[in-house]
Amino acid sequence: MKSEGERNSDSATSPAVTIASLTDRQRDEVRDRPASGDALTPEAAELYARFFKVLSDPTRLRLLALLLEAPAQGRTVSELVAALGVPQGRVSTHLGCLRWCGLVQGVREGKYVYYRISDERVRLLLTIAGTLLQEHAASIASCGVIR
Amino acid sequence: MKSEGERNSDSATSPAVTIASLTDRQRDEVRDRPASGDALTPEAAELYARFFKVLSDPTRLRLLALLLEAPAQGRTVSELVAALGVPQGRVSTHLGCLRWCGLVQGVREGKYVYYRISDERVRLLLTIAGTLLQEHAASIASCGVIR
DNA sequence: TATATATATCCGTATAGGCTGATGGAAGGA
DNA sequence: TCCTTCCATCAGCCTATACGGATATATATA
Repeated sequence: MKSEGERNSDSATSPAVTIASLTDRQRDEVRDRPASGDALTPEAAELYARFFKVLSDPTRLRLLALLLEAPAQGRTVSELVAALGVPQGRVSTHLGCLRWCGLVQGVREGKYVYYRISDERVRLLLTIAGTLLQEHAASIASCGVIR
Repeated sequence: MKSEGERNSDSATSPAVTIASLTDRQRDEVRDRPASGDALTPEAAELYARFFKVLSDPTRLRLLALLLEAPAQGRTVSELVAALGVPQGRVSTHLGCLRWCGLVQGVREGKYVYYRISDERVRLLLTIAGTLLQEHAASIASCGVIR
């Protein structure tokens, strides 16, 4: 599936922000929702909500950002712990969440586990969110519904 | 401000799912993050988290989905209440959140308020999330970290 | 003005989910 | 084998936030 990944070993320099990471089939499937009445069933909405919940924690986002600029090999938990400066257990828990949900993958190498981004669409999502964010940063920072 | 909006008057028919909705300037700004060490400052991560929190509620997502396939004029609160079948106060609260955060806009027309999507990047985000979701739906549905 | 309808906001409750700290298990070195 | 290092998981606490229901505000109409 991925088929990319070496295109962009240093994420910060070569953008690679394109919709091309989606296949035509994937796009079609997403658009094959009931076109009127109920755009999203309650169940589908629940699933989408859970997906975005995974992305709505600062620690997980910092982990993703670190992994997005990590070498192709990935980063070990201890490297990530050192980079973030938060307790190790917390990092492991969040990495577990990201891995379970398919956003990162981790491979054991001796006594280390190397984590890396498993899908370039993560970068795309964060980039688009970033552009939206910039134009509404103050509002989002002060939204009373989500304290 | 937006300067877009008539580009895609009937949202449901013309997909317009392209990264083209981002200007070069917007892309550059997003990429101008520290390239190593700390990819995302804790403050930036907090902001990103808040943004995704807005997207991580089923009711708000159903509202967005309805508005994404609404006529250019938008939909009134009462129409949305009828479509969702949830209490009116709840719909108003969530619409207020989405409006405050810049994802939708609402204009009063007599005694009605018409809401519509204010930025096509919302569609893009949901589409990409949808493609990722499909491949990990079962995992995401059963992730223990986010119950 | 009085009333009806549309929308917004407030309040108390319940719970999802993040955090700390401790513990458990795996892998390598002495 | 013992010890150390690395990673995962558990338990209890605490806060953010979604919800239901009631109420307040705005607009139109009689």
